[in-house]
Amino acid sequence: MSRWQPDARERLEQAAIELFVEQGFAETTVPQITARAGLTTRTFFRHYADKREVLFAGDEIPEMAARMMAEAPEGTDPMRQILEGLRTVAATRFDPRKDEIRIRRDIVRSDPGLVERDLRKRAALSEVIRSAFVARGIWPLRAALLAETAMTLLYVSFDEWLDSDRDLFDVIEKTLAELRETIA
Amino acid sequence: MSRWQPDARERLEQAAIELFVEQGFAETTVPQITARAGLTTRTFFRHYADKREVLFAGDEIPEMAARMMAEAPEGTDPMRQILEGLRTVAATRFDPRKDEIRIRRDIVRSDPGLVERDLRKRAALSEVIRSAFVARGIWPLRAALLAETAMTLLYVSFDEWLDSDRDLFDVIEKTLAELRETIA
DNA sequence: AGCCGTGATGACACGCGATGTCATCACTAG
DNA sequence: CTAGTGATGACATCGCGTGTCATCACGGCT
Repeated sequence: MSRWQPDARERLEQAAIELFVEQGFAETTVPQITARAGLTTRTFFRHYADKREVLFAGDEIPEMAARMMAEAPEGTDPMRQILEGLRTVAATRFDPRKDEIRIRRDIVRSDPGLVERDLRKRAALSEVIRSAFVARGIWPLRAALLAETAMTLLYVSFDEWLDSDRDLFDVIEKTLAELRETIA
Repeated sequence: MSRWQPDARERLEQAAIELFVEQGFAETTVPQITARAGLTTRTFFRHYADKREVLFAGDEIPEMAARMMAEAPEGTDPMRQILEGLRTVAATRFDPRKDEIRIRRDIVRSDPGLVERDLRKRAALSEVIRSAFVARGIWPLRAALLAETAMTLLYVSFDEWLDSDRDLFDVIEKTLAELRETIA
């Protein structure tokens, strides 16, 4: 038998989310989380850089985006490439986890520090997309606009998606149509 | 004569920026700032909610945006309204302060926590614009897209502006033209 | 079987950010 | 002259985050 129970990270994450839902993020201390997970405070910070990170650690979307950006056939139309990426991400990372994402969203919205962390996540994804376009030969200004547009489409649609029962990509397509009309 | 020297906030802000430039944001402690300003730590947190806020306190742009959004003649074309707002903000809040803004930008870029705070500022401005459009009768989805587009134009142009010697609004107009072409 | 390196964890100390609370004192109104 | 106001100082306290060293299971090697 092991000296320690396995799955330390999973236990920490589950204990943290439970406590955040029960009593709020700010009111939950790291010692409370680690006590419920059967670990010590020091161990928490070995797994997560700070208290917020326990809610953001599992995010593989940037890596996924980087891979898809690199693997797309050369010469693919950039806007089409973005839409295909959004379609894949929406179908694999968002639609199947709607309930879990709703819980997470409610926690994040309740605390300004978590909102900030969420915005940084969005900025990081934008940067992944932007630099990937630059690497594919797209001019920097256009690459930045493509990345920002992708984020606008994703996050504007995200809110509407969470409060509806539609598929995320359907909302995204509607949002894009509206965006084209708005800017013209 | 006063018991305390006047302009506590100004002294705190100046001392803070000096120290951030000299030795970095993370390496500067609040007691160091207050010592240079001739005050105590407790007083710092009476003026600023947290250590980062000393760099963000003077921002009147959201109030300015809210006022301009409310005062625009009814029925103004939304995109034109955004461009006029950007033109005014660029000419009054950005172009005359380019050197100061460069210093601030370098400090902010050097620390993840400051980047996050900057992203929240951007999100707050977007929300001001969005809700103002909703109040003017624009549909929520379109209002959100208008606000996000304004932020995209402003911040994508912002970086290019800081590294050039052009006027910000000139860059914004070029960015908008590129955006229209990119999305079409 | 015995030894040893590795890696995760516990235990402890500590600095800094941030807040609550009360005292102090200049200024002002009356 | 007095009472109220408002900004600041002084002090205590809590929680986050980090550095450091000891501990101990595991797996590989001899």
